[in-house]
Amino acid sequence: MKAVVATVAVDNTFFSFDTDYSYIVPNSILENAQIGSKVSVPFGRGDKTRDGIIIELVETDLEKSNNLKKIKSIDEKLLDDELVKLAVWLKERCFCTTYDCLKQMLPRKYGVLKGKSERMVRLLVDDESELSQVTKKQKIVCDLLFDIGTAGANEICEFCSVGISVLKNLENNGIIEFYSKEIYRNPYENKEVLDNSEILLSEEQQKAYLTNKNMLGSGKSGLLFGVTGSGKTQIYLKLIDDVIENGKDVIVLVPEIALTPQTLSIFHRRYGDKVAVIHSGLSLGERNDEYKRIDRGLAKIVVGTRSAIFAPVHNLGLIVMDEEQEQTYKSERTPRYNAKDIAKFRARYNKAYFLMSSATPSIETYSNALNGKYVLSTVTQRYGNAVLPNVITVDMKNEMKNGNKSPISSILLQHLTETIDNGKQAILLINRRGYNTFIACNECGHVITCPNCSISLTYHSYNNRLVCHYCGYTKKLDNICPECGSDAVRYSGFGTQRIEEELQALLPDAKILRMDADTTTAKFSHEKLLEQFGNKEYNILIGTQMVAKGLDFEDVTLVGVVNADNSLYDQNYTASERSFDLITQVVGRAGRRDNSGTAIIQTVNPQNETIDFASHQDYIGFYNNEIMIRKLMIYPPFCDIYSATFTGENENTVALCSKAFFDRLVEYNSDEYKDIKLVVLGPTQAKISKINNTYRYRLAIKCKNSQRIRQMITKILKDVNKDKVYSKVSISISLNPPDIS
DNA sequence: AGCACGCCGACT
DNA sequence: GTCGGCGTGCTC
Repeated sequence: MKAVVATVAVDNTFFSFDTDYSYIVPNSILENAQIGSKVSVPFGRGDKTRDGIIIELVETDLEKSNNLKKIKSIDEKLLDDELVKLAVWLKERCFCTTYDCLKQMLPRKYGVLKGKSERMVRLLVDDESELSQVTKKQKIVCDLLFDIGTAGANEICEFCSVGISVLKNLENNGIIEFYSKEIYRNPYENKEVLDNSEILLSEEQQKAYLTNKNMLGSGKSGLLFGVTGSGKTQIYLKLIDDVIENGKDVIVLVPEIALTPQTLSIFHRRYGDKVAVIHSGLSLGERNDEYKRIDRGLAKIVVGTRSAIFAPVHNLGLIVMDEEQEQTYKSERTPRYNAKDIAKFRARYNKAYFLMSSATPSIETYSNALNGKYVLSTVTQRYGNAVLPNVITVDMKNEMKNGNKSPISSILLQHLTETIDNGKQAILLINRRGYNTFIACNECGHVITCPNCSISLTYHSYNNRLVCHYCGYTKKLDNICPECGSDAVRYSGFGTQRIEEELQALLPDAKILRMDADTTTAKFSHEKLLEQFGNKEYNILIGTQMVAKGLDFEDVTLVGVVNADNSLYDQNYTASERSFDLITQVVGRAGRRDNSGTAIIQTVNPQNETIDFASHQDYIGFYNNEIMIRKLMIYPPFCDIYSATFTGENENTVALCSKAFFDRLVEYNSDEYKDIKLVVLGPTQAKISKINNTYRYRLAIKCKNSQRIRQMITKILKDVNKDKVYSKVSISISLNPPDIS
């Protein structure tokens, strides 16, 4: 007699005991049992019912299977075979359970959304007089809301030092209401007018287009490298047209949905309701709807952030990854996957084509393109009449010598004045939010840090409080040093708020819009602020990284980097790459159309090679320089780095755990896994050694990534997991993380 | 991680 | 004699 046995990935297992669990498929449900079907199975001693997904089906002899348990019940098939295979493949690389991986792909109630969408609060009353019988704490909350309109529930609690119950009482009394944040809405939903215009390509674009068109159906990967404004989008739109015409589906990945409203609108105008948008800010219902439309083949083009790479398209033809160098394509939570690797898997599996696009590719990607692993296509000319901006590097040390203590150099001020006088607009990039970024005692030198994190607090003038940007801790400002009691507390470092204030004093008539994490979560949404800037309601936009990427405003002719040095001093192997990217991008914002623009880069280190290459928009120069350094220092792409992060509330246990991991590593590497070549760095305290009262230790392994080294790491993890002493320490492993020094 | 099983001390 | 403390080991 024969029996059908299913391998099931079971929910809620732990990494240390997640193996293939086999169950007998009873005859009654045999015809519904498929790979990807959701099942209920008995699990553990008590045979408690758990969810699972069938990942394999085999026929065996009845005798061989008589010690197995039976599947209790079966639900519909939730996943294509492709995605099930992908989950199994991913599990082997991410040091997590198979079900953790499958969860990424399930849209329904099992979805990825776990309290991720921000709960927002708004007032239901118009006037303060309507607040007769509120308590003291409720009043504080209402005052804030009258001031700023809306805010996140958590933000309010932090700001006002109240508990969530205060908000709930206000809700019960009909004074406020909760709603979920609308991060995105389709502005073309009800418009049928589509943009069907033929895309006209320049000779150079056409060449790049044809190179990539030849790769459709190859299962391979390519890089489209083109300077800012060279029209990379038109090239891949044309490719998408071809793929859609062939009846295949497309996934377009963007780094962050809120930062790409313009890209999104292009897709909506061109493809109408054939577009589905997926990102982590969708509500459960919205996400469900989009998944259904994709599953039923109504949506042929999926545009979205990292998680959209798991979209359940059935007939994948093309994956486009815009701004491939962005770190947002790497997940920082379990499973720690890189969307790029998933894209390669899906392209290979479906004989689709994976195209990465960038003006400043990551060193690794460009290196792969040069050595033939990726197909390289290049566009060097800016589209239309656009010209590269004139770049001026300002030595801030000279400014200081000349008596200018302001963070705005005289040259920048002069250009700002001219820009406004000419009716044009300017964008200024500042890397830090807040007012002052550094508060120290002049008497004893004590730096005021967060009690929960090893991070210095930032002063925010808005609420007159010191804020920790890591855990959200806030503290009322008092000018007394907590260490020595002196009142000689000194504030230094320029954040966005401070720059805004300085600038307003220098240019009293200018209308300045500040955009950073503080202004975009509360007052108005990101999109709205950008819309206002686009409508020329403001002269100057100042902000953090979020102003640097992807924006395209016709009248912006001046761009300034207020402090180009901040990110350059970060001792980490990707720091130059990221600085180059940021500066190049922001410089590219000036003069995208026929206005010739100016970019001003302020630095205390004008000789810095990265700034120099970026100011000339010289990617190749930068690449040649950087790849040499990587080779010399043995960093990716010349090796892989596995990093293990140990976290827990007891510092000593965390340290011991990292040591235990290290000892096992050395032991295995000198015995069973002798053949693996590796160099271990650490373990040491992580650079930010404490966040939110959790201590962090780190260990890095320079190696060549292989199945064998993953097996060794798996074994070590299981060993350390078994030791109950370390039960409160969690270990996470990631491959080539960007924050390794 | 749960959860059952079991081996030992305290108790109506 | 039985109840329940938590230490130990397994999860198809």
